[in-house]
Amino acid sequence: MGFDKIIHEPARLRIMMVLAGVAEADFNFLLTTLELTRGNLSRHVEKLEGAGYVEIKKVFIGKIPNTSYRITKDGKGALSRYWKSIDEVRRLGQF
Amino acid sequence: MGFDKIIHEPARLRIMMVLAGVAEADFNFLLTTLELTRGNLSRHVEKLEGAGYVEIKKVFIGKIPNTSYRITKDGKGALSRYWKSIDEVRRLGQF
DNA sequence: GACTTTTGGTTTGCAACGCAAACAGATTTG
DNA sequence: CAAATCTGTTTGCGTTGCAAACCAAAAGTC
Repeated sequence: MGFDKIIHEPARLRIMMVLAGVAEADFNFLLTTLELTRGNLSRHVEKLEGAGYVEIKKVFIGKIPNTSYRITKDGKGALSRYWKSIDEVRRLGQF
Repeated sequence: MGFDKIIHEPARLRIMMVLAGVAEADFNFLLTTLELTRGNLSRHVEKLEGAGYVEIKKVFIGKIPNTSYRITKDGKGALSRYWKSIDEVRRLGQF
């Protein structure tokens, strides 16, 4: 009935879609491709981690901290279920 | 970028999809087909009216009050734009 | 070597929101 | 005439998304 609230939020849906198509993406890549603010990206990605949909990996590249993300198996499953539920609602009408 | 927040809420999206496929629907019809609580249906439909997406018509059928709804032209436009924006995000996946 | 700026993020504050429960007003039933 | 039903609306509250503030380290700049 309801959609997965974690994924349904537009910013997070877009994060998930990008992560689904890529082995791994770092903070700045997501920041520039999705045009979010740093604060929002941080919080959304944290929420996705809390749900077990993405993994966060922090390393140093030289002296610079670098945070990168990858989608988990759970995340992929949830994302595909999400699209299924969207399709169901869409079939309610003729659009 | 973001979706139309009025429509993006699942309950409202489903209300819109039902109304899009029907000349007009009353409160109880929506209540039973969508399985919402009365309170939630009332509030969501009020919000859709506030956005100009739905018209509300109140009449008496005999002695019983009856509230019915129909989607407006604006509402249809917004709904179809909504699905377009969903499709755009979906295409982020299979490049 | 002391500033300012930039980089890479996290935390905080707040207004808006969705949800369930309470409420209201009229009607029917026992 | 009290209780239950019907048709909705309003209220209260916990959650959330967003922007702005913050922080720490690195890199320029003078």
